[in-house]
Amino acid sequence: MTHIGPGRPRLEPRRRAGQTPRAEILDAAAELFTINGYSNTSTRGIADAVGIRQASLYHHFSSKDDILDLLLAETITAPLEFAEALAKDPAPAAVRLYALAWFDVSQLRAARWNLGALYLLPELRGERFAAFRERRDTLRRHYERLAAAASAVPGVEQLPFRLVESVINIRSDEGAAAEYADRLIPDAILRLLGVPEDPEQTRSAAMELVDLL
Amino acid sequence: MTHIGPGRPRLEPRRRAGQTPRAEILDAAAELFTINGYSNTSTRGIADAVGIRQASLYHHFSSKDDILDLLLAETITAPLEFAEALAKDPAPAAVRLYALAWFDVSQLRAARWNLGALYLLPELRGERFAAFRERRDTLRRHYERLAAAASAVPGVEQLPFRLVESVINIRSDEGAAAEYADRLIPDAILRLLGVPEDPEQTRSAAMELVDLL
DNA sequence: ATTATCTATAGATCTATAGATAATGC
DNA sequence: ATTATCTATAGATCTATAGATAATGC
Repeated sequence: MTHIGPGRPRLEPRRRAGQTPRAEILDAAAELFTINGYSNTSTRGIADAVGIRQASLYHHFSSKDDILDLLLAETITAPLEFAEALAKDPAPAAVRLYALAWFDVSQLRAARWNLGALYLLPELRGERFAAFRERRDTLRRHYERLAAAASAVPGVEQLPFRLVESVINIRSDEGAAAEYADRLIPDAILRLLGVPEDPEQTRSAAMELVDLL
Repeated sequence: MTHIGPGRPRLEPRRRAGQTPRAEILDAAAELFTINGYSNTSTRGIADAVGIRQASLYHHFSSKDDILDLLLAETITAPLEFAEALAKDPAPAAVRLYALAWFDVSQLRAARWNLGALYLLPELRGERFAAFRERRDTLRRHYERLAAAASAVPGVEQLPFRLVESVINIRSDEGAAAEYADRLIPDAILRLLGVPEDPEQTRSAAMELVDLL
């Protein structure tokens, strides 16, 4: 099962998900970062999980930071684009919020690795990750704007985003989050905000939006 | 401002909260662990923040793990004891859940350092911290039992605990959590569970319980 | 004698760079 | 010629231990 292509052959066979060495490295790093943490994962550990030598990583990435940054960017791009499309949609705020929560929860729940667990990493406070933090803040503000528009209850607009993120903690604590979370959490958001409309109607309108965008 | 007592004098003056060297070390470690993370905080960093030499830490703690374990134990003891007292109380489940959430949120919000941010540390997965994980799981089950008893909505019993924990993320992201979270989050839990009683009554009954226990 | 500190250091990492090597591609 | 790997290693950590030192307490 040796790979065909340019470059000196590896000493070990390929064993990782991913078509390219770059994708293999990202997959191994995602697994190790989410299980052991960023600081606790050495570049040697990543290389061992891929089946290459530690120094070979640096042909594909210029630093360990770079690997983390790419993984984080992958997780935030889709929900952020979805939120931006929703912002321009004429549907009621409660419907758009339901759609955003559904989209985000299902991604956080079903993603191959629980990369959301990296969001609280202290390493992200540095200047190096300012761009990522900015994008995540933007997503958070999308939630807050929709929640404030959908709710008559003052002050609760921060909580829908936090309920969505709780999928990360559930996966961390229990190893996985059940599929029914996709519906449970958006439903919970509607009740928490005190949205008076029939939840069944809001849900079906939101699912139409998800299919559309 | 030199300290009086046995032992060779320090080269640096005392500068930390805490009456004993042990308390000073715990305070410095709590600050650094919550800001930089556990792996990213070196024993040298802790010692520098206290104003002693790195090796002097080992007179008070036998390893870096020990320091973390003590800090974690401090955060979980009070809510766990409170939950155990509540478990024996005859008040309605919604009232007891409100009281537990209020107690826990106000501690998480107002504690000197945001030690809750350490709960997701990958280091805690090891055998070394099994006792801590066990105690936190017990607290989580207290929430789930009360929530299941208070709610007619199937499946939501996991969410009150997660909403309470969101105070940790709010503090991490925004630097602080507003005092009104103490009431906002327990109120949100009642709505989320679909508790039909008047929230004002549940709240005042819960606050009486808090004063009592 | 006991205590809390200090200095010095062993041994185990870890990241990143330098330069060699073994494939394919032109 | 280009690419992807390899070997070797510099330089910077980091945790924990050994043993000396300078106070107080008896």
